[in-house]
Amino acid sequence: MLHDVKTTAIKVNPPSKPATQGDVAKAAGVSTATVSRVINQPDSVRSAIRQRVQTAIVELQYVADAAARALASKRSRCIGAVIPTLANAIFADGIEAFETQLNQASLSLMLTTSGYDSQHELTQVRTLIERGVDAVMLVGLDHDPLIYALLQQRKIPYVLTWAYRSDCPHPCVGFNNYEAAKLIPLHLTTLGHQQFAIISGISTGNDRAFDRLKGMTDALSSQGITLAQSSIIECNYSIEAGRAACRQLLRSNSPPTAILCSNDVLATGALLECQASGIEVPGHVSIAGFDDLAISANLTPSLTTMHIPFKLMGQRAAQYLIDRLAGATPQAQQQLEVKLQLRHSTAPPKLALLV
Amino acid sequence: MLHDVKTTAIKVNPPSKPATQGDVAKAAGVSTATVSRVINQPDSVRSAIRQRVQTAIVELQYVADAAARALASKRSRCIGAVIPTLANAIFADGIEAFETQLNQASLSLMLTTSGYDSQHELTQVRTLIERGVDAVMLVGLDHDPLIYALLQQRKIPYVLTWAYRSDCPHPCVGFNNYEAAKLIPLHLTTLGHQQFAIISGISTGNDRAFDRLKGMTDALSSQGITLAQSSIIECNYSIEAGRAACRQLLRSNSPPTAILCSNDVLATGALLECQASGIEVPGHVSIAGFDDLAISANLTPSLTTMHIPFKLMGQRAAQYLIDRLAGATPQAQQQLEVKLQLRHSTAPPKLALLV
DNA sequence: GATATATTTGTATGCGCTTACATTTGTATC
DNA sequence: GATACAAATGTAAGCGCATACAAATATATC
Repeated sequence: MLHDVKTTAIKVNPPSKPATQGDVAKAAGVSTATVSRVINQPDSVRSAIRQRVQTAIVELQYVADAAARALASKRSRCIGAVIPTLANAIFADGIEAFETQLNQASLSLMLTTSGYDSQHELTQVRTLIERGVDAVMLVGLDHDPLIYALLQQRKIPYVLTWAYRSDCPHPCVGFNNYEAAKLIPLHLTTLGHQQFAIISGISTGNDRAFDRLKGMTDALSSQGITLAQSSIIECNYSIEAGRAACRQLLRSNSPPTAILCSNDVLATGALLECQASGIEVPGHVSIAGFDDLAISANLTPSLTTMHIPFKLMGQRAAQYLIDRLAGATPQAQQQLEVKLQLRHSTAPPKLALLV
Repeated sequence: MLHDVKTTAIKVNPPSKPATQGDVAKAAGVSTATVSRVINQPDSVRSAIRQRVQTAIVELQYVADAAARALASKRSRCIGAVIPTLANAIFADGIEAFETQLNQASLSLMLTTSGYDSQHELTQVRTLIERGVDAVMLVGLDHDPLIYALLQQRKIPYVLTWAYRSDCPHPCVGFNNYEAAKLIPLHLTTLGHQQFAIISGISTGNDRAFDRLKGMTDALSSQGITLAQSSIIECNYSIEAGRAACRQLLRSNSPPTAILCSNDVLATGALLECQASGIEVPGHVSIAGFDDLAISANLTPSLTTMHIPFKLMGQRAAQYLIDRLAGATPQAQQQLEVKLQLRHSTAPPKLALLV
């Protein structure tokens, strides 16, 4: 029996209300349950009927109502993410890969920023939970305990990124900022440097910045090098701040022969400051960065820095959540490999200068 | 009458099911309608009862279910955005401002990327519509007609950004890429340049890139300058591509004295290429960019470029949608002011070279 | 203080979908 | 071609909330 043409014709073409599952069911001569199955578990419907339903879907331009789906199925198919800022390219790149990966699993990304403020981060997580996200991605290891409480209480899978510690009690995909940071001073002491300075991000409330800074100072300590308070500058992540910090360091009584930057934005700033003021790099001072941004290899001199696989990190983090939502139990702590990129901004110190 | 302690106590503290509106209603001794009002129109509830309900909400840690809200109210409180990529800082900055503005109106951002692919963009818009977003933000003026059809058919407000034309039939917040681009050649011809080259983004399917390129060539034409095919290079937006293009241009038989880049990423690449190969800027060749990225002012020489107020653009675009959703009819076409930033990468050509 | 009116609150329906369960239909076996 | 069983389909009950409408209560007017 064909469906009643008269009644359906009324609501088909005109831009009236969007078609519902019921409309499709009627048009295809089946029940709404079958329409639902065609959409969610097509294999469970015989192909003859499936075809019929699919035709009706196309003809009626049926689009499932996400809210109703979410309400009935308890799954929103949305993943929330809170990152500090999009202004830093490392987050932009990672989050783009994250989103792309989610897309392939038919999940959407709900993105928010915290501005490096842990209380604002808490607010954002609350918002995401209210929005009903199925899972959450956070940046870094340290978060307000309330965040973990909320997430666990509601059984919302989550993953931490941009950092990794083997003893991390939470799922995390990243690398060990502390260990990675230790490699950089090592490289420079090997080159013969003794006079160091560090330009770091604000370490308070930022475990990545903190770990990188500590890694650097610890590695120097192990070489018997202790930095004066004035040789460590913490500033926000901007080229201008990096420039200003570099300027200040080079003006000191005992200027460093090597400046370690905890981030390539700062390192770029430092390098550009040297360029602008005619200070040779690495002749006069060596500069090292961290992150390996797109620009780093293209500066003159090219920047020695720590390469981090941000895209891979985004992908892996997404995949972790996808697997969790699929009921699997993927590895909770995933460490990614980093690699020190030796380029031309670091070289042995000019001995002449030390005389 | 107090609520029945026995029955409610069971479901309060233990991490059982999250509390529903009904639980709150019971705990506060009111109906669910009143609870709903306390949340959505608090002023319509007398303060005594409102207090009681609010207390219950806190005690039960009640969080409204977004799906149910959306289903019942026909509003998801989510705004969708499709941008080409986050890899380009101009989008990252703009979208961050967009998100921040949405936040202030209790709206969330659902972010997707198109990779400069108009068909993928269509797919993403479809996805956003399926997700039930209340409004959509797109980048640029040219889109698959189907996108507009879908949006209009479902009466979903939308706004185009990063571009503006007075005769644009769609709501847009941006600037006139064509007119802005014309100003740059003008600046350089005024300086005395005659030999030009252009490094452009891929103009096919990208109205911003197209308009900028056309603006530049038209402005040159009006000065009686026509560029050879080989003096216009289209490439993707990366520093490497900018470098490669610059290298190619400078190797030609009649190298340009001025290179116009339709984007600061390309200009940065061009500038870095010159630095790397010892070509003086602006002594040997002038370079101009477009966008005024954070790095542009910090390069040596600092980059002459077109400043675009991306954050303002993101804010305005968000506000437009917020107003639309509030039932207002904000100005549909909003033009933002751009400003040519004269810096040190452009200067009169060395006459010696022309002899 | 009675009446008319404005304001607050409750009742009850349905938003559009998924899914447990009941029913029907198809397939295999003898 | 019965019978037993598996697979496909239908039935119907919510999911948790917002809201039209009805009912109750407060406020104003005289």
